[in-house]
Amino acid sequence: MNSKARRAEGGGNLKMRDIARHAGVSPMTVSRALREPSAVSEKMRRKVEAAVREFGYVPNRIAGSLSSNRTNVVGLIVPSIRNSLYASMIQAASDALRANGLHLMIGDSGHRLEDEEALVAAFLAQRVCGLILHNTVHSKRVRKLVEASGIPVIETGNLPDDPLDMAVSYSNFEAARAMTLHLARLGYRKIGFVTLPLRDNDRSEERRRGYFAALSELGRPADGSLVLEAAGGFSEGADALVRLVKAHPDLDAGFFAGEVLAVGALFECQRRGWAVPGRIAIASFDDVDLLRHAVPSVTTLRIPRQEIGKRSAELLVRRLQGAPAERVRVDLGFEIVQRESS
Amino acid sequence: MNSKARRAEGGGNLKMRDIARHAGVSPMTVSRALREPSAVSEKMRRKVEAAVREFGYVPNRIAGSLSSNRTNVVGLIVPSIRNSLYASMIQAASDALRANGLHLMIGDSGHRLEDEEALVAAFLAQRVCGLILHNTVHSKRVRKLVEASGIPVIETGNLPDDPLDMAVSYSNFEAARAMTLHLARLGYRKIGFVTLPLRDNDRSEERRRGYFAALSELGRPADGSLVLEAAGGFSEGADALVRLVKAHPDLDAGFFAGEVLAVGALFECQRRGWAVPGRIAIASFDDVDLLRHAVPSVTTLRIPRQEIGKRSAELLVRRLQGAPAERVRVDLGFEIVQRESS
DNA sequence: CGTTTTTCTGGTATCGCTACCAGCATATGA
DNA sequence: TCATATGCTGGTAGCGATACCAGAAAAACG
Repeated sequence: MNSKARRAEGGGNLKMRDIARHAGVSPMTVSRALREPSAVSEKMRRKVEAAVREFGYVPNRIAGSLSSNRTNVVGLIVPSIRNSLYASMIQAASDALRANGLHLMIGDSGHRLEDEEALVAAFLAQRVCGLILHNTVHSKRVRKLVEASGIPVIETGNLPDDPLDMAVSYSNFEAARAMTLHLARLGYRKIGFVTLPLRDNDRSEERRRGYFAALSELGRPADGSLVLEAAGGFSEGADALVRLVKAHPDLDAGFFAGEVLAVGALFECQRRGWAVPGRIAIASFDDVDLLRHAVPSVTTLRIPRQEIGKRSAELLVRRLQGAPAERVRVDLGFEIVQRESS
Repeated sequence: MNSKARRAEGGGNLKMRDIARHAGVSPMTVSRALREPSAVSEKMRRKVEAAVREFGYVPNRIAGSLSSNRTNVVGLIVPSIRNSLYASMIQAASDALRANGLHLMIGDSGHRLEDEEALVAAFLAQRVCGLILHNTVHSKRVRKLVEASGIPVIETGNLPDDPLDMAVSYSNFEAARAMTLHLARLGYRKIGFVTLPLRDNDRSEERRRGYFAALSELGRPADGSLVLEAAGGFSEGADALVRLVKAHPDLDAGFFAGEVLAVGALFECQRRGWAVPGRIAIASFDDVDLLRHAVPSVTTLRIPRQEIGKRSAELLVRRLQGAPAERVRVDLGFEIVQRESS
């Protein structure tokens, strides 16, 4: 049985007026009964509901959206779907949106501004009713498109200097600075920093700036050879640590800009028999379960990813419900989680 | 500046006929120039492109979809967005779809059939052009809705007995069975099994069946107390292992139905000083990076998650391009990855 | 050069729903 | 009692694109 045949037999392409006819009411009444039941009398509502159930009618939101000039889809663009970091943020956003009848369309920019641009254009073509961008650096065209669209936009992942609209995040700069100072306070004298790729990535840049700012506050020299850039894998973390230690035998702490890097380094220490934190302390970014349960458990920065997703969704929803379009900048902060590894 | 004011100034709500007027052509020519440039003369195309660029025109796909009765959105429902397992599958699907101009709408069923049902209905209302369901057990209404819709559907996560349409997966039963036999072949005599929650989850059920099938083939008794059900966290894995060992002091191997459980158990062994695999061997499901880099590295089953996402997307695309609607059942298999932990 | 074919362009009629307004009933008040 | 308010329902006119067909322009042919 091919697709056309199946469609013909099913209720898959019934229209509102078919339901209306079967229920003995007008299409408008069906429309209202489905969207705003309170605007319709008990009797009518029952007739409509019965017909809808009987035929398995599924309204056509494409038509509805065109007609009402509203959609219930929010676009979300993250640098990488694969990165589990974003997962808890996405889930929280998804939940909060769904509670308000909104759905999520997800795109993956692969950390490339051109891809972000293409996605924004595609999402605007789909007439998403809002956007969440996990990125605060955008191409000129993205800024223009988004502004022209007039839809509410959330930027997250960092606190932007020049927000498009609303921002919900924490400060990467302050977080990295705080952790570096924390390690110094614990007595570590030579702290290496392993950053994720810096290209087109404001979060990475900010973290590195924070690290250097802390060193400068501590009156320590800003030694560029203490900073290594690494792609985000376990081996890259392990490798970076080994290279840092080789270049600086007196290195006593490593601060990693991502949890995979940190755990990769930790595993490498286990392999080499370097005591953590005896020989070298390890600190990480982001509080994922893995870091809490690793042996030793890893000192890290707790970023409220879930809260970010939730608040982003809530702000969008409020705006869609008519809240005035004012620049909002929510700093959800961070927290240092001191554990065994430092 | 509020949202309405911004909209008014931008090109956000230009229509095709505005572009047509400015380009000095008919709306139909604009439509064609954008969708099928080869069907339009060089001169016209240039005029249209210039006008589109000048005004930053973004076509309205809602209108286009209604008119053409086609959308470019695929719905994807996973049990949990947060679970990073699905991430690589989602990413691969997303990439393959985008290469064909399709976008992904993602929903999260929370392992609940009722939520899956609500999402399927919502996605069908959005008139998605295809569905990918990471689940092969569905409510009656889902089956009816999907069949009536006539759109192509991929089921994945397991090989269904009675597929809705197409299936792309591997066999959980065979995988679990193979690993259990593998452990036995390595000489382990008492193998415990820690399963993820079984409720409404065909994958978990199948894995447990596979484990028991292997034991029976080996002529070993099916001891229910060797099987523990655990939610999927590091502590749950640790806890399950400890309980198993307490109940069966002669347990020499633990097979965990998820990588988080397995690593949680591994960490617990480190904490207690139990040699792995000396005191107890550990095996896991799914080949995530963590398992390869853990110390010791963990024996596991490699499930081709990425390939599953890619193939699913490709099958959908082919069907959308007019391939005949035949039941397709792709078994992408699995692979045992023997590592240090066993 | 006329005729046939091919290539391109534009008008018209939807697509399925909702906004808006008109109209009828019933309720409320003077 | 009539007048006004209120509650519900239905008709009509789009929303902004595309499908389809007709016709004009250009190309190809004998």
